[in-house]
Amino acid sequence: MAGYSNKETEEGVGLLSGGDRKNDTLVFVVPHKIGKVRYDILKSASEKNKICTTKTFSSHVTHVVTECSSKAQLFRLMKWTEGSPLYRSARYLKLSWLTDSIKNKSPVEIVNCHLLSDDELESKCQELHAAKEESKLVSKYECQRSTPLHHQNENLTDALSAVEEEAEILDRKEDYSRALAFCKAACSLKCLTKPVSSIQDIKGLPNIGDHSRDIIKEILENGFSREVERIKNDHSLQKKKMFMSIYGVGPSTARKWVDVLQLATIEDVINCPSINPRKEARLAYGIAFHEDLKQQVGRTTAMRIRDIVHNELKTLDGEVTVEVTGGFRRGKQFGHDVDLLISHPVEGRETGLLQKLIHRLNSKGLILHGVMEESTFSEEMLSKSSKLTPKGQLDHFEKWIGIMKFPKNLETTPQDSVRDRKETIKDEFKEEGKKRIKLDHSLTVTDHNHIGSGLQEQINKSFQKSSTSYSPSPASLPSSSDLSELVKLAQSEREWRASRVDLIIAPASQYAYALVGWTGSKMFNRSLRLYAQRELDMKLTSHGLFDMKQRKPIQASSEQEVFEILKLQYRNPEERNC
DNA sequence: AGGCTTACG
DNA sequence: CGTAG
DNA sequence: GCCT
Repeated sequence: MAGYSNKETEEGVGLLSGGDRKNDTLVFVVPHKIGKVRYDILKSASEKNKICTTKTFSSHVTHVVTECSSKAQLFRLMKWTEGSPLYRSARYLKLSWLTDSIKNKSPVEIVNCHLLSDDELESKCQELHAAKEESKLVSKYECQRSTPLHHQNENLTDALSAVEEEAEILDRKEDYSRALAFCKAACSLKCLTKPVSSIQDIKGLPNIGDHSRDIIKEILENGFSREVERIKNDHSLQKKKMFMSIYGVGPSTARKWVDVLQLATIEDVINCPSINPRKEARLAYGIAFHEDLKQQVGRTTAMRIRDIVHNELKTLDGEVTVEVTGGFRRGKQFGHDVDLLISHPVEGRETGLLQKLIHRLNSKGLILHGVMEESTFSEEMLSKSSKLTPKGQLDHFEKWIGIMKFPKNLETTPQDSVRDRKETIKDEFKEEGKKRIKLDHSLTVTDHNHIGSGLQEQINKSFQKSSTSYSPSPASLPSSSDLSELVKLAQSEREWRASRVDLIIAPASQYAYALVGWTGSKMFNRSLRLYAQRELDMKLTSHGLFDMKQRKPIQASSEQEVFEILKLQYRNPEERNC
């Protein structure tokens, strides 16, 4: 069989290119693997360019084009036998020869890429080889590859994400890891540059095993996966997912609300007597302001929020820097929160800035709720030869996670007058701010000012370090985080919109690591940290990198340097959307 | 058979 | 258990 | 669930 076509191929080329036989060209389009619609398109396109096609084979056929990958496969499908002289006169080509000829408006010269492979084994080997070559380009760790925000296989990654989300919500211990596995499988598809059209295309891809492959295979063949459809139709699961979109609600709470308390809507939660999130104010704010918080924040709004924060910081220190990180830095146009990384070029000058900033924003009436987080950073501190970081320092707050208030028209306000807009914000919120300051001093809560009491709590949280310390207004706290009071506030007429904001502060020495960490994505970070641990025996955090062998931290002054130290090719933020 | 990022509230 | 990337 |  191997010797069957080589000689003949050369004669055929000579015949076609030598004589003026263009009009004698008759192309047999093998119908197998080609839908009727597609065949009709090919036929009419061919006719326009005076290329004759046929659906039936005859001795007049000069070219046979097919989607089959090998001659052996074609002959088997057509139930031809190799020896018959009838079939030896024609050329056996891939469909690409016909489409190229249509583009060319005339039969094109036959080149290697048009040739049909001689035997099945060889063609299978080629496909395998090609698949392996591509899968070699897909590295084991997500941080070793470029993962764009938008990619070619969203239908498949959406399906895998659905299975991942289900695993996340199930309460068996192993499901957390199953969720991770499906997430990684999706990530492997996100970095492919072409849509997966055959199961061969995913051969050898890392992190795609039997289960993920079966889901992909089913979608390729049928357009949908039974497992994914089942998940989509699982109403209980959908309710849990909806509850998990509430700030402060995770899988465990969502399960309790749906499976035990039989709740279905936010209203159910608000009216449920057994839910009294007095203890955790965050949850009360999450429930009450869910309508605001579930609304996505636009990129321009994010930038304006940065400007507002930067403006406040400038009054404290002119050299301070503020950068939008998170998804926006990775190129996203919308996000569920705004992450701002604050720093100062001079090491040490950033200390205390975060509390001062919160205080200022608070007095401007821009803060609805928030919690300060400390940075202990003990492990690296201990091994940091103890001279740069005296342990007695009480002032090492690292981040503030909270909800801020901004004018509703922040998104649509024209770009030109930044100063005017800021003044407008100040004016709009000055009055409330005064009320709040008054509250701070009077230690009394007035009934009409619910915001004030919420802020009172915020101030308490921000400035008291001991949880058992004296609370200036004991009566205000329980009522202020009372859910129904917050719901009233959320449903009242108001000029502002609640938005989730994270404020992170990093000293210059940690800035590069903080920037990498807070740019994400989450998966990119997990991948980076796993890679550092497994491949380099190093521990990576948002504060730094620690060499476990040499027992010492490694400094870096830029993201590029972090990647260099980790022996990784640099990735732009836009390539970190794992 | 065991690991799966890491740390704070 | 929930939050952050 | 996927990898070592």
